Amino acid sequence: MERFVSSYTNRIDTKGRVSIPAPFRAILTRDGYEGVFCYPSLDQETLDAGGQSLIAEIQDLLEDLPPYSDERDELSLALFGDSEILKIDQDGRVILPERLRHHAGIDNQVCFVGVGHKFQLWAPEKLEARRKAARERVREHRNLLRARGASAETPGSTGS
Amino acid sequence: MERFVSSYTNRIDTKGRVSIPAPFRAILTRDGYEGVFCYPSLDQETLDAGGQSLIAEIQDLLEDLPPYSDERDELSLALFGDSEILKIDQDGRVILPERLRHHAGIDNQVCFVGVGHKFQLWAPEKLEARRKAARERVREHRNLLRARGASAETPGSTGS
DNA sequence: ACTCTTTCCATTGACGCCCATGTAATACCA
DNA sequence: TGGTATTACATGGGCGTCAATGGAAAGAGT
Repeated sequence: MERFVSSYTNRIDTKGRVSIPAPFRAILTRDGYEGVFCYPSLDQETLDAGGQSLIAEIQDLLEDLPPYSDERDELSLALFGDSEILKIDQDGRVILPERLRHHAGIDNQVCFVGVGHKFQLWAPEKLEARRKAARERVREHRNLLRARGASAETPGSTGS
Repeated sequence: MERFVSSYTNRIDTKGRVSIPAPFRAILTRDGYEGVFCYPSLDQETLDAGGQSLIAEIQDLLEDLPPYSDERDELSLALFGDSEILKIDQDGRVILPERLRHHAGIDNQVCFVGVGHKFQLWAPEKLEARRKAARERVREHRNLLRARGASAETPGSTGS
């Protein structure tokens, strides 16, 4: 499947509408659906979003859990219960419900960030902090990988 | 896969366009993709860039991590969220977004430096400083290398 | 009838696409 | 071997198209 990459910051207008970045939109429609599946991230102040394949992915995840278990019930409630399917109007925009905006602290600007199989919707300020932390962590992580002798290195950087 | 070698300095025009050096471009298209995958280097003031195989490499790295872990989310954000897929126009040029240029301190000139499986985009001044530092280090390690019987003698010939 | 929501239209600015020029490298020919 | 023609590449500019955004009109629900 195609990947969501890069990030785009768009404005929310007075009616609560916001344009989905064209490249993301293209992937979504190619994914066979004209809506956006969107839910509050479980552990961050952001919204996770994607298309049909993201729904399928979550479905699979849930099906790996023992049926009728508390674990499964809780997770499916958390993921599907709080999720929305936002429909995309003919200009490529969606309306973010208040509940979702609130979870992510989104006010009048949204930053769409691709993370591969899905993308996230961030309040610009919150994203900045998260980005910084993430880069730190990657750096640490890379040293680990290198120590393990992974070939997936990024050389050229003697890494300090 | 073919290797990116040597370095080329090109100019950024008023529209923010810059030509990808023809030899690099040739490798990219042979790599089966008509775009350039580009992201801020994690520990230097430069941009890392490559083709399809570089994306695949990063994808593999991510897939080694436990799915749905915070760790993986962070990595995806840092790697995919900060990346861009630059389209190459029919004259072999790309547009460098402000965000990327800023990270590397690139103004109106870019130096493309091949580093094997990928290449880097440098602001000429920063590169000069970096090269100097690199030469120092090579000199330090030279004896070590020689002792190990490495054939990687005569470096410092990436020059100009 | 009024409000809220959805659909449609208009503007503006960025980007993609095309062509023109200058220059350096190479090939070709005398 | 020297000189010329040809090609490939970097670079600059013009123009049409598309995306983001704001506002107006049309429909649904109360």
